[in-house]
Amino acid sequence: MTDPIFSVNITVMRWSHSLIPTLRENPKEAEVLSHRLLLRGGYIRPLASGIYNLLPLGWRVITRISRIIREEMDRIGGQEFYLSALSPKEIWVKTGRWEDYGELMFRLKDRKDREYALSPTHEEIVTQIAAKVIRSYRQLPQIWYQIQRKYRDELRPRGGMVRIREFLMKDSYSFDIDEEGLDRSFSLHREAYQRIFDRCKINYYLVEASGGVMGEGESEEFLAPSSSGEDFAVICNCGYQANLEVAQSASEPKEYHDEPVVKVHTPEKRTVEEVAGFLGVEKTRLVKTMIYIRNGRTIVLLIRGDRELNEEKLRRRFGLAIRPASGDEIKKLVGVEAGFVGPLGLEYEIYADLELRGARGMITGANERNYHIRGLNLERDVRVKEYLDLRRVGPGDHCIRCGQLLRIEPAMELGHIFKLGIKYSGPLGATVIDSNGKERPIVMGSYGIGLGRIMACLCEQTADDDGPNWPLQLAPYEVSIITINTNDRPQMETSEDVYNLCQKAGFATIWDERDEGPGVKFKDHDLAGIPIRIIIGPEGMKKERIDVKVKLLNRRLLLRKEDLISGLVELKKELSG
RNA sequence: CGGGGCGUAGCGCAGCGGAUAGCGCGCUUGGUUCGGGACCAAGAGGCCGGUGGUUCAAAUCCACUCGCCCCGACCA
Repeated sequence: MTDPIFSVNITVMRWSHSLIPTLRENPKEAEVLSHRLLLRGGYIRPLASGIYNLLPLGWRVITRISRIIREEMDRIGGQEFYLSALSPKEIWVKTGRWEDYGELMFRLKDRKDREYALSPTHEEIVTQIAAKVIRSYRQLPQIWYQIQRKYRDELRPRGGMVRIREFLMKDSYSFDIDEEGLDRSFSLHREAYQRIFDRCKINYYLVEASGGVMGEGESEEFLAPSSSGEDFAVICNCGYQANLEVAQSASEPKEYHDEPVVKVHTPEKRTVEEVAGFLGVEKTRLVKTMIYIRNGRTIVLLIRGDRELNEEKLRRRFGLAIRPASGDEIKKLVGVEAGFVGPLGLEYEIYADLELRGARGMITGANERNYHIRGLNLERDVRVKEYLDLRRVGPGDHCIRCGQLLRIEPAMELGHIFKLGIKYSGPLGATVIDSNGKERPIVMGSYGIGLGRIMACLCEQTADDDGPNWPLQLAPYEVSIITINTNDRPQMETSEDVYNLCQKAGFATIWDERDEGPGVKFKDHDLAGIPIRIIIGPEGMKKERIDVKVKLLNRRLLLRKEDLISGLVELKKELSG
């Protein structure tokens, strides 16, 4: 490095030659905070709906997240794979997911008209590998992982990086000989994930969850509190934490006087709201009757008027195939339009929500147009096959364990760990010979983390008015140097000195030597969220000190040049703690 | 898929009772500045998303279409 002003030394990370296309104004398509900030800071750029390119700054953040994930996966014995994204139809047909995934799956054909999927996940693929290469229980357990792109043709991509169609995911798969082994692999992953999210300095809840299309086994989710998330975490002080999809709350039964059944005229009153209003009773006095169909069988569900049905719970109990009956089907099955349906006299299987056990003096549809009935006594009048937990937890509900008031918080799903059992190994023939010489299917688990969501979530959780404040471990650069006046030779020389010092000491450093006003540079550095900022300007020059600012610690240091590195090392320690 | 909104310069927007397309920021050049999005001067930059129609004349009116964003998508 000769002339500090005119030298072009490519080993110096200069802002002027970095691609950090910041935006002064908010792009109008971005409403969600993280979306706005990531766009404005030059981390990401959209290519199509739900498809983003990661620019250098974004990729650097993702790289740092991956590094942590790799370290923690390796620590529990994980082995990293690189798997193909394109996969043939056949393996998906074998597990039934060619159907189950439906429109969510990207499909394509090759020139010979053979069908393929752009893999939305990789259970089938790793299981197929396991089927071919694993023979004996002696080779188990195994933990395989990958950090790669997954493809899902989402109903509606939204919120910037929140729900996208091509996304980066760390997925791992465990293979064990039995359930105990799976339990072990599962808790290893739980611990690894806790370490990962802790190291990312992200706030999260570990909650009970539902497997959805992945499988019906036990599963837990890592939800980060976030206003732009699509989930809700149900939280109790006692430690009960669950995704709203599966959360339960204490029943709060209402007692009404038992009375004989009488028909009442309720002209054009269909909804709970209307009926309760018309009859001048609380909504809790009504019983909603819902007709569902599962593989051609009719199922009747009863739930109290003020409650809502939780369909996720239905699917868990009755399988993915259950669906609500259409308006026409209801008319055909019950003989009356929805709105006047009631359980009385229905010859179908009837299930009722737990809260309705023993309910008396209730009001429900009369199965006759414009009529409801009063005085319904569930035990006396209806043959309920089983009382089940069917309702969705709502505001004001109390903990099923301890009775305290539950909190319901919007949250974003960052990670999900599942026990799959033999759902995939069975159909794909992934078996091993056990110690008794018997062939048995491998017991599997699967564990995902969305890297883009970690970035988005962290961006939101740490952001102030000016931009994100990445934790040191994940920031695109650890140190940035701003030269206030680039036409001032001493400032430039000092800056270059300082840059070299930082670089030699191993700090990921970027030097902003653009001939711009100071405000522009400060704003851009705010958007880049670099934790340690060194400012070389007239103030510091006069005092012969290096000005170091750390927003995260709310601290400003004025260091002698010879003390700079030890000072930075100190800060780094503090920021990493 | 239903509903709503939006496509005009790189970004944010105006123009939409038809005629020559405009503003701010950014960009280029020169100069002055330099501790929180500076100032002066001179410039460059547009198939007004696409197609078709109405008209002497269309960014503007009509039809279709494509793209993007938001809300919803069974809760009786």
